[in-house]
Amino acid sequence: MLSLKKYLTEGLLQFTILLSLIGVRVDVDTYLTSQLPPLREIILGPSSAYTQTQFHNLRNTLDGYGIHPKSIDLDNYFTARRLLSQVRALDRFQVPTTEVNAWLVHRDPEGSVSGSQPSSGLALESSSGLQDVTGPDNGVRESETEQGFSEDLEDLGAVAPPVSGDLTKEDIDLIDILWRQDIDLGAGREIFDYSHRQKEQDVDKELRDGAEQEDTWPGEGAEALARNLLVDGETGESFPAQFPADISSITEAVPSESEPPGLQNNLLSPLLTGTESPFDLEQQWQDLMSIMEMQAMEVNTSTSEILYDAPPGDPLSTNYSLAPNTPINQNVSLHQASLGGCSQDFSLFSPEVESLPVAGSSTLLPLVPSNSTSLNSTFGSTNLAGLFFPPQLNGTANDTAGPELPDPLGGLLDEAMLDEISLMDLAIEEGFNPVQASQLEEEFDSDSGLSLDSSHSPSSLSSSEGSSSSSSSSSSSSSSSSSSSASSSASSSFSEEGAVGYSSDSETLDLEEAEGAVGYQPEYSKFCRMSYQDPAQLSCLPYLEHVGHNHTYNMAPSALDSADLPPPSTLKKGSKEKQADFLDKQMSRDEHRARAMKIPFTNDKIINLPVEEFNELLSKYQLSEAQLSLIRDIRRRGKNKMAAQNCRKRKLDTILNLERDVEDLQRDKARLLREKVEFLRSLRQMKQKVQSLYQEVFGRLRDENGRPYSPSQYALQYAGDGSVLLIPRTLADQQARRQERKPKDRRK
DNA sequence: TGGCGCTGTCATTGC
DNA sequence: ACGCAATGACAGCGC
Repeated sequence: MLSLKKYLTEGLLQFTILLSLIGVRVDVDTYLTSQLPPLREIILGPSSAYTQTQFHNLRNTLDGYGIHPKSIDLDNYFTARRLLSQVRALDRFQVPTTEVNAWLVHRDPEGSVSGSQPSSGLALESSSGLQDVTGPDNGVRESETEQGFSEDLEDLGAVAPPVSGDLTKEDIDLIDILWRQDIDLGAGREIFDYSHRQKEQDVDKELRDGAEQEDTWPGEGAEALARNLLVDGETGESFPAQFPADISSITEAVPSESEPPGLQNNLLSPLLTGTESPFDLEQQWQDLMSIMEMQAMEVNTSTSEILYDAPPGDPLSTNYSLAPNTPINQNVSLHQASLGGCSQDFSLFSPEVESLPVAGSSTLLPLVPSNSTSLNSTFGSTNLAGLFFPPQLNGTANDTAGPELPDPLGGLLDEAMLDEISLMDLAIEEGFNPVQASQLEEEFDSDSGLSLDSSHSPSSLSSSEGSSSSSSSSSSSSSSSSSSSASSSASSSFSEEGAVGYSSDSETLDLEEAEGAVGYQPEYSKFCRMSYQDPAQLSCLPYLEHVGHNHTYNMAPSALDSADLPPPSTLKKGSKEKQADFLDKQMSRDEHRARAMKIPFTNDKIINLPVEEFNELLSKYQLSEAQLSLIRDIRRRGKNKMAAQNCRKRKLDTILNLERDVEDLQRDKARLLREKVEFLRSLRQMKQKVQSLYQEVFGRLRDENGRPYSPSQYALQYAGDGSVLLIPRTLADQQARRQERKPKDRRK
């Protein structure tokens, strides 16, 4: 599998680079995200939100039972990853989105961009997060969020002071990406850290020697704390203590993701000065055009059965100002309706005309040369018979038309207008209230999307979380606002996590292990951690920030006696002993039971080891029946605890996804309504123009005596072959009725 | 003091 | 048969 991954990665990269060099755009992400999930998983590793982290493998690695194969050939892997990132950058460069920022940041050798663009990290995230509105495609969304997340870290890395003299920033970024993927494969960052591995070996050795359990609690993070350093749970890097503050300040400076995407784009992307990307505008215009075409088709099949003409002061015209130039309008043209042959071929009053069937109407008064395709091209090639029928046929007065001249588009528009307006009314009745209407009007100007009360929208990873706390792929719900509280608590959580629950004795401060902790981290543990396996999947919910529980029932009675907990600030400054005491106080009940029963291995191993190794471990020790029973209970409870956390997280994700779907649907609804309004506006303009043209043409017609035709007696008719005929109203009336029946018969 | 939310735990079910 | 994930239900706890 691994060799296949490497092979595919390198081969695909080389091929992709070649294609890129010759100008072929290769969308790697497309293959990595949606089209070929297996390939994507081969390259990127499983990233499903619900993918169970294989702690078995993790344990295998950490316990020295095996070494993750990826640690063997890191250079080649880094090279491959670098190439992949470059290819991605090439791909992104063609897209005028905020991702260009990331490309610039990534390319900047000096890393000086970050200071002036503190929001670029979230800009990346938002650029991918915009996909959230596209539908419930969790797979794509997940991967994109993941991608944005990783790039977020890249930017943060650009901000961060150099932490390693050997590795370049790019390598560090690659390590980040690699490690995040390895999390899914069951490996921790520790495998890349020689010192940590050394520590692991030491710890393991101590365990086998029957060392004191206290020795197993302090971890790398504790030492880092002692050095007044903070360890990034993601990267394993140590930062000066003030660094997280910078991060938090950055994240606080970044607008919340709950804000409308357009606004965020404005704020975050200096390249996108418009309120909406050109693609969106074009997309909306295409939508409108398609709707227009569909409506035109419907109109063509309909007849002049209803001659509704909206009064001048109708809500549509008053609420929504007409667009000055509607392309639809510009296409409407009767200029080629030449009158040249009109006077020559007039045989209007011949009896043949009266008796001619409608189908033969093309022989009547061909006003337009047959090669004229203006009307055909405008309205399609369908018959518009009845288009020029006077409104009197239906007994409806035309307010906008002259007293004599008919409404040429009455029959064309009325049905559609009624339909659309009724839809509008329905929409309004269904909750499209005036407030929304005003929003809709604003969108006509800004087109920045409806603000759908996203204040309660699902939250997501904050950038600070990504830089310091979270450990693996982001969840599908990580799409909106960031939580500032998480950033504030991220630093302190290092010293606290891992102290309780089923944390390993050897990776006390390892965040992964700490995820299983039950804890005392009001912010992180309650809001940012839901799953033992994948804490980053849990959204930090800003609207849950008022919840700050402190479940001290996990503490042993002795710990409960000293109820006053040291604040995190004191923890940072505290000595190892104090931390040990504090960690000791936070042990779960099972931890205390295990200690009381002198279980010779950690609860973490009890819970997370695979069955075979678990049984093997049990067989290594001479354990009493009570001890065995307790161990099995601990294992059962621990697994169930994780399962419960996953279950609850899944529930929450489902709810959040549903919420997001509702918002998307509301957005779509608003967009459709907007398009309908635009469509009606265009229809109205088109109607007015055709009507004026009709009046102009009809007014210029003269009979043999040079007198104008009476609109009450004659009407213009647009024949199927493109010609315009002048026919008597009686004939037009019959024809209209005949046309009226046809669609009804079809419906039957 | 009751309600509420979070969390751990148990029992059960299905794979 | 066994292990385990998933889940409903319940209790404990803090707010």
